[in-house]
Amino acid sequence: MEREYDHKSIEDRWMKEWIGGKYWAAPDFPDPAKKRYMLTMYPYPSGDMHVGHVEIFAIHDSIARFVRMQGYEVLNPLGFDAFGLPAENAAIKRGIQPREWTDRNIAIWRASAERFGCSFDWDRMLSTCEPEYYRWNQWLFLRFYERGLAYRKEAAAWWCPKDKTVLANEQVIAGRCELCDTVVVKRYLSQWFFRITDYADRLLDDLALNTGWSERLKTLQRNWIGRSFGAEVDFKLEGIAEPVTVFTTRPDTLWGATFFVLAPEHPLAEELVADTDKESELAEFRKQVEAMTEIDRLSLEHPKHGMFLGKYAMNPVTGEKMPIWVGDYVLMDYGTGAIMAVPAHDQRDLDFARQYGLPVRVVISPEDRQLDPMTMTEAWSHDGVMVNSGDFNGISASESVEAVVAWLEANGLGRRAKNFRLRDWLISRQRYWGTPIPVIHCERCGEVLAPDDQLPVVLPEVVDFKPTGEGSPLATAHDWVNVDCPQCGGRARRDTDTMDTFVDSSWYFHRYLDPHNDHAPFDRAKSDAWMPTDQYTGGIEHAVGHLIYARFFQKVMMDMGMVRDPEPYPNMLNHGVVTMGGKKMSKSRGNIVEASAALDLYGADSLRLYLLFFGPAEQAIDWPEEGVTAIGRVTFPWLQRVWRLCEQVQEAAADAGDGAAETELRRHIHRTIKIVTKDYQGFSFNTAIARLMELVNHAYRYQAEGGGGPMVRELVEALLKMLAPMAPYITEEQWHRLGHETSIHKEMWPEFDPALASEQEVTMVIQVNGKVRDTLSVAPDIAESEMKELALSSDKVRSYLDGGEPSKIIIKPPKLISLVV
RNA sequence: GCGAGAGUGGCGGAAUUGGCAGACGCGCCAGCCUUAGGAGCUGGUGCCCGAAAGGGUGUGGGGGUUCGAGUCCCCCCUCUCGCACCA
Repeated sequence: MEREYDHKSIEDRWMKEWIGGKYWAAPDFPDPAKKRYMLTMYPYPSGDMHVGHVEIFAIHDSIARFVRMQGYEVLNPLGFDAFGLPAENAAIKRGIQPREWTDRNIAIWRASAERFGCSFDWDRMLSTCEPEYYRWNQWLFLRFYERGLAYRKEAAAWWCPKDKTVLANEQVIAGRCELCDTVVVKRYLSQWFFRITDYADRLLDDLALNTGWSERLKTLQRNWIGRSFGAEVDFKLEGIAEPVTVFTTRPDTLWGATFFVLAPEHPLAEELVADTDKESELAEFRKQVEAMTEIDRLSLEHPKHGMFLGKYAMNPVTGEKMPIWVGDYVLMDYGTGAIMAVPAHDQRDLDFARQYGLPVRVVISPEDRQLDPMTMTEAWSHDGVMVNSGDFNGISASESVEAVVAWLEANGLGRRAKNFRLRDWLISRQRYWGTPIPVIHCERCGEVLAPDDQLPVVLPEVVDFKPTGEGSPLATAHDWVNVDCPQCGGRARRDTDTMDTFVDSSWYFHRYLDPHNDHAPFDRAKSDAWMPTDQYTGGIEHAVGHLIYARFFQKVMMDMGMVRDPEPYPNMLNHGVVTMGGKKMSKSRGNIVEASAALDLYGADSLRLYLLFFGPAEQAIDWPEEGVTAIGRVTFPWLQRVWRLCEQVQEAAADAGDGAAETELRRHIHRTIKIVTKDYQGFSFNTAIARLMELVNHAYRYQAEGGGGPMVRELVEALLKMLAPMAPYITEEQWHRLGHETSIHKEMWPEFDPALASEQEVTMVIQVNGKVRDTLSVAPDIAESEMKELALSSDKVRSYLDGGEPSKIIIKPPKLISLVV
């Protein structure tokens, strides 16, 4: 019975069959040789799911289904990143509790993901706002604390005035809050940190283990970690007992250091001017610097400001006096907050020196000219010959770096050193909707850890959970805050900050492997059975946040013996974002296409194919601005063509015969299997679809030329299998309509016969002087001599030879022969 | 400034890695068909000259290597992303 393709009449039925039948359930202990852990970044269940959100599902699920059909045991879980500011802000706006908002959205998201045809194993679903999950955030925090990796310190931290909380470095983008785009300010607060800098070297060096990462992603992480090698040099400061250390990447320029600069907020600055007439001047200077926003300070045109402190340091190699300044171009939180200034060889130092009339001394001379320290305006930061540098004169600067460091070490003036841009991870937030930090502050004992057997420290219900800007909303839950000290039994208070939600996402991929464990975060054997992930898909925007944090957690857990592998995600696919009008889809901007509307109109298969056919998975998609109605035809038109082709062959017998036309079509099927398999392996869905379109075009042409049903049926069965990962519903429906009793998604991926897939005829191109002059159809195994004969006997070719003989003949069998005259 | 990536028809994008540039699709043009639909089918469609056959030209610009360059090398331009007063 023929009928028209209508997604509405088929999708719901198959969705229920797959989910009810637990088609995608994975075992705890797969065959190690056959396991494939396909992970996608778990979503943040904000209110609206738009086509940008489902694009990742289209890509990820197509990969997972393809791998499953290849006979692997696939684990494909999904959970929800449920804690965090956006949910809390949305709840405040609506006057409801964050939990209510979050639970509702999780239900909506799960339903949409199911409708979209995602093959997730829902038995492993997790939600990070459940005590059974965040309990283990707390447990891990305690273990980190015991290892010295969690600590509290008073420090300048980024503060978002709108969200009223501190943020990690990674959440500040160009001086603005990542979430609400408000300009952030610095605040001095006592905050919890994870000592990720202890792992900086391993995080950098182990990037080499992530062989399935793009160069782009690795570069982002390398830049963020920002390791530089150099030396620490000790300077004696007037009136300061201890030597002050600076970090430099250019110890070879030490002889040219003519002044010394401290960051404005450096404590030593205060000490140096204490009881002098500079004291109030420094206070005024600091006020001015603080008044500048971070945006002003980052601006390229920003002129340097400084102030002489009236004291001197001594250059340890020349013995000369160096005036000590504070300068706003020196950062407190990089290196030691103090620098030796070498104006002749560092542009920033030179700018500062020219502005304030400080001495310039050339110690590296370029090969081809003489630098004039009195007039130069461009610092010479390249290699050259050392001059004015005592025993090192005449040596190439780049070659002497090692020798200088050795000399400093031998004389007790300094040592080899390296420095990182990466800062420790600030994890405390002054907000409600997060994991409570399991620490108790006792008047007598100080910081006391919540005992393991008291976990989870359950997030209390707080009616008024709005952030105040003065500490955390949890402080208002008096019954919860006031506790007895676990150590001395005396009066104590719970820590009222909550954890950054990136703590939750740093280990969730292990929890999927043992989601209901109530005596540990997860069982080691279960983790070892599936880890490391075989494929991780997600956006590149997590390059320097989540993807560094999770690697850090993995390494700490490895050091604790909890996991086996040094890296959790050796293979990473960063899909492109979906934009509209060139801008990222967002509700506030009003440029979204809602997933539910698109699913209603197009159906899941069409939406999946539209998204996959747009272009390469890694590339951004710019959805047409007309929105959900942008695409003139609702159904992906080619799916109608596929449907009709299938309908025509339902009754056909399997015996296709082997006439010339049949053999030709069969060859095409096998060539297509070969290419499409490769396309899937390279996540090149757009070209895979193109190849399948060609196959369908061939089938129609074959029919138009009088070809019969049996051969088309053979083609259709292969076509449906190859299309099944990308368009699961229509292929399942037609598979059954062809008379099969079992699911197409449990079929094996089609194999190609190499003999059939190989070309029977190839086009031989004949070039004369590099230009194509004739083409001939020849056998793939044609001999060179025959190619030459054919080429020279071609009329077209001869007309270009002008009766002469080619002076040179290049033959690349079987495709090309090039004649030169 | 440092680092990474990209530049191909009106549009999205292909090109077994040095071998017929523009696959596949959108759009557009012409025709067919009809239970006039958000249809379907057939053909055409880089640009220039030509009625056509055919010829020329063509992958941001300029040079180079090569029988042959979208692909490799050098210089330049433009764009995107990341880091950025990081010592």
